[in-house]
Amino acid sequence: MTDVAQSKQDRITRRQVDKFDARRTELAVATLHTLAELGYARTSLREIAQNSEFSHGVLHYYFADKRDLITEAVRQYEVVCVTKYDEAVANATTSEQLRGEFVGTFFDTLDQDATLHRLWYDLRNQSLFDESFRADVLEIDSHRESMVWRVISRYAELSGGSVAGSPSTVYVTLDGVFQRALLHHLAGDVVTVAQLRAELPDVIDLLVTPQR
Amino acid sequence: MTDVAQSKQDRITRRQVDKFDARRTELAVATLHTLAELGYARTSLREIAQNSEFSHGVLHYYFADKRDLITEAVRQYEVVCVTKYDEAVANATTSEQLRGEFVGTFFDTLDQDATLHRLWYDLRNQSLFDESFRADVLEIDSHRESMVWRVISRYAELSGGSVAGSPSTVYVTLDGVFQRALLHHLAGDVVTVAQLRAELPDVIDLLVTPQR
DNA sequence: GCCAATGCTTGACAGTCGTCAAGTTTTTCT
DNA sequence: AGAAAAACTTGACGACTGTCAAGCATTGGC
Repeated sequence: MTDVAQSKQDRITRRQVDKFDARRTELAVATLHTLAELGYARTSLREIAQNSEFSHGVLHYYFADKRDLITEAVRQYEVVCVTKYDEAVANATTSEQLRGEFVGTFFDTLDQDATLHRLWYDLRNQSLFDESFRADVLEIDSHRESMVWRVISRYAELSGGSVAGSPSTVYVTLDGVFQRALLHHLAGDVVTVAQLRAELPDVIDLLVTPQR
Repeated sequence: MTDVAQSKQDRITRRQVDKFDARRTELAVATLHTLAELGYARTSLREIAQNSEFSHGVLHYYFADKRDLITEAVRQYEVVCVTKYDEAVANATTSEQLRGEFVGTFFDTLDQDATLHRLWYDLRNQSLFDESFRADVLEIDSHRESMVWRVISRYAELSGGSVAGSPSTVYVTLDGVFQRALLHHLAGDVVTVAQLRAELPDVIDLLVTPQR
């Protein structure tokens, strides 16, 4: 085969692969929404297919099995979710501003992406039982940790203080607040959510000691 | 019916009720262990029955349906799990001792009751999707919060300081550490677990400011 | 020792699940 | 245009689910 023919073949193959991947992603997104709505325990392939424009059989054309499909959906979650606060970090010029924007974004996404977040926690927990999710979950979790660390270390920098705990401690604390807020938000308990919002600035300041 | 006969009838009824409740509890405990092993998503009634000495049909003799059974199992978890640290609080005479015993108990139960704890988190998450678990979950969560608060406020008392955050903040922080430790423990990552253990005293001190 | 009530087992039901093979439609290339 | 390949649908399979009715076993009061 000539080089020209080879490169043409490559282009064809490439296009096929791209198309294949595009549809895979499309179906993974449909899966993500179904999982967010029903939770892992009650999500079936037929239900996923109904949330897409295809029939249930197509899922086995693009994915080896259910695990493959859900794993791909989890990876899609990461794309959606892991850069939420970067804009706030980039824009902020004072520590108060950054803290305020962080709290705002925090409770915005709590409200708007509640079902997506509950899915994340569902899958993270699923990884406590099912080993095959663990690698992806740990990776996403570490990305979330980095995201939080970027915000808090920048906050410390702007306020002239230093962070009082390790990245791990900072992350689990703020993630714990988020988890709790999510639970009460979904339970319709607006009072508790408002309390958590009011307390969040204090929590942040707890994690950052003034001066050095 | 005479009073005597009435009271006799009562005794009989009482005994029947006690027996009924005893078996209900027994089956709820078997359910708890099955759930801890398999997780909510993969636990079936037949599997539960196999972990008891009875057949699967008996579950509908003692419980209205699967939800009723699992709800009862969740309540059993509370009985098992919510007084873990009270002994440490009662015995401690110095803040260092209390902190040390807390850390010890924390990682002991992480190791020994890992499957039970992952079940708790599984069910708490399930309540994000299934409303019927919410009331029980919120109740247990508040009991856990109180348990943690008893330890930390006593620690502040012994050390002559004061707690830096609300009960809610203190709880979500330590629960966050526990969740993370559980994930890495089940993933077999002893290094990370050891790091979390080494950091835990600092996290506690972060939550309690010295002097008043 | 008999009878009734309770406790428990067995087997079947209607439904859902993941999977896959066979067939149909659509796209792509020559 | 026609053939080949890719994309997608349909229907079926065996396995598994929660539920429950019918029947067997065991207990307790007389």
